[in-house]
Amino acid sequence: MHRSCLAEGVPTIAGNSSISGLAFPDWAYKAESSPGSRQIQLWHFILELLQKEEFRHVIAWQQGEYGEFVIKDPDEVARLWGRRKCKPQMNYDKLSRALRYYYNKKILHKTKGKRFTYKFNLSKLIVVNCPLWEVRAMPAPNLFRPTLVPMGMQSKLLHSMLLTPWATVEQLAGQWALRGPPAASEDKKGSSSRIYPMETFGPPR
DNA sequence: ATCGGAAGCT
DNA sequence: AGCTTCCGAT
Repeated sequence: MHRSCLAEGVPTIAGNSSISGLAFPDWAYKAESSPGSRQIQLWHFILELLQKEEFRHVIAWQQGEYGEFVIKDPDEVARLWGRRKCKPQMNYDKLSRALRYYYNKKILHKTKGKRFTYKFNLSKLIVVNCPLWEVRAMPAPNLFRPTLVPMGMQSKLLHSMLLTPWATVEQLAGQWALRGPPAASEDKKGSSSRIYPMETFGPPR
């Protein structure tokens, strides 16, 4: 019931897409404890900005290192974040504290020595936050092959999200091939999350 | 600028 | 849980 705070100039970009710029798909917003009141996560927002050319003067991918980005205008990024979260008093000091909490979560880390430069942790990000193309209500007596996964928009969104500098299909696949897919918790909540979408990115072989 | 503890908020 | 706010230390 409490959708927009600064309803004036802010055309509710959150939620589902429909805008050319595309917001994030459902899986990007962790359901968390309260289903229904899903809020935008900071790293989603960062990704959102990074993917739009109109913000390239504010925040942009760093060429060379995959997943590395530079905040060119910290004040502006903070302002935008504050607007999205309805926190007018947001500033880079506070925003960066939130980013620092990502260090332990392995979502981000700092690129030491480079000012305002951070780097996403690909493996954690991809595996933990997207690939729950959960097989809801699926008896699955036999192992289903990860090859199919009949999704349309989701893979497309994910792909466009990952299209930017970093992470090619080969790199992801390579990482997972070497280390193996990160341990799937067998009997956690009874949900099986050992489907990994790597096949969905590359051309079907 | 960057870090991380501590307390507070939802 | 995921920040937001504040702040002393490096």
